[in-house]
Amino acid sequence: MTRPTLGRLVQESTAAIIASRLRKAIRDGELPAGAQLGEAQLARELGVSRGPLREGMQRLTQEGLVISIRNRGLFVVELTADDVRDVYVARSAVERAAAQLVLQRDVAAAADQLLAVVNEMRQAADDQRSDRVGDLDLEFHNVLVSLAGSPRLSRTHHTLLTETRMCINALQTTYPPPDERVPEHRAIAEALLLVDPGVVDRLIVTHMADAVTRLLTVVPPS
Amino acid sequence: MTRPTLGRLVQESTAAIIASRLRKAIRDGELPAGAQLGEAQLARELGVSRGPLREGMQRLTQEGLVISIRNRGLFVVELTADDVRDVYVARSAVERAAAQLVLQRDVAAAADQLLAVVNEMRQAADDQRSDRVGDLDLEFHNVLVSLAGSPRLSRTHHTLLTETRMCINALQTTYPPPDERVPEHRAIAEALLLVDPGVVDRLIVTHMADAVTRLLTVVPPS
DNA sequence: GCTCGTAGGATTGTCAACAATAGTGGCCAC
DNA sequence: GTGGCCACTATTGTTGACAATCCTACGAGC
Repeated sequence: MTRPTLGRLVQESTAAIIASRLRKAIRDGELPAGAQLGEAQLARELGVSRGPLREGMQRLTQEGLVISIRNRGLFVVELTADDVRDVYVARSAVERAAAQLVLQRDVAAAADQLLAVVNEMRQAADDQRSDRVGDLDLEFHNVLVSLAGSPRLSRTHHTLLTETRMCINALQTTYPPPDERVPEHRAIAEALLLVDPGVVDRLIVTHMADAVTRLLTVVPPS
Repeated sequence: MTRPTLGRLVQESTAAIIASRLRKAIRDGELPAGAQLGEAQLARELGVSRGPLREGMQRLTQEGLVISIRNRGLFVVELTADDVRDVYVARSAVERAAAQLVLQRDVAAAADQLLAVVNEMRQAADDQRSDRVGDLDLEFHNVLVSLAGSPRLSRTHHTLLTETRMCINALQTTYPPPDERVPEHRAIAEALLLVDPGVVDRLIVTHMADAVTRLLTVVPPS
């Protein structure tokens, strides 16, 4: 008998913890794109041996956040313009599907959670806290996909958000004005309440297309 | 200067090879669902040490094909009815997006490749080679997503096809008649030639829904 | 009879040493 | 001056051994 409230007590594997730490470091730009990751050094910094560290690295290479060249080393992936487009292609696929699933569930509760994020975003925008607006942007999409309740979509999406954040960091200098982004997200959240699949879908597609355009106007189109 | 024809010469990592081997073994049911994977034994069989083997395992756990319980061991994931549904939710997301991308590319060439697979499927069905029909079914969807040219969709899809195959293996006893499946795939391939996004999209959605229904009529609905 | 505590065995987690490989700089021949 | 050869160094790849943990079985105590 397992009570629903008491989740199973599992200690996640060391490799998972290491991967999680490094993922965060890559996401936040502490490990910049293209940087070589020396195993010995990273192992020292994390206080583990090279064995577990290499195991964690395998997870990141599987996700595509790190590329491994045999006998050369591990490097943080460098996202090209094509990669940026591809990230948003994949995000569109995942988030459109997630939104449709949300429409088949408790839409009202979902809209509540999303609007809460939007309101925080509004506040942050008013306070000129551009970086926090960015965090909440990602959080909005994270919540949206989580609400769909699909483990596989969530897992894929998690990696995609990490890559999205990498793009933003790389182009941090000029990022779009917050005042555009807040209403776009609010529109998506409110559209859910209409329970019209077509409207939600179109809004998401547009939202993604806009994001790519904004990101790539800075980068030379390859 | 790297010529397009001459791909970069890279030797893939040992962990990647091990993961690939095990993925195939899991896909084909040689390592049945729920089975514990003893590290020592597998390492012996593959002729490697436990280190590289564990690295390969991390990739599979990241993909969700294997679950790791600390100090207990690694187990091949057991797919529940909810998992089957989720696999097809994710496949729908990926393949619908892929199809839309294909429509923006060389549709004629794509349809050619897909129809070639369908014709082989027709032949196999006529020969009563049910297992080969199944292989070609997966091959069809693999080609479809490959043609989209999206690395991220392809990577996700690869895992999903492995899981699909696991489902089929688990329920191998009663699998749907080939004569239904061949025309369904042919319809999708031919719809591409119409260059009507709506038609293709609807066909894929239906195809996926049908597949789930077929798979779950055997399993007790949870 | 049931529970608790405890050895035994087996498996996983971690580590440090060894082997193999690629990059680097210098030297020599042409 | 250019190209080829060769040791040297640093890093990665692999291994076997050791430590920690869990499951099982068995016996003592209530």
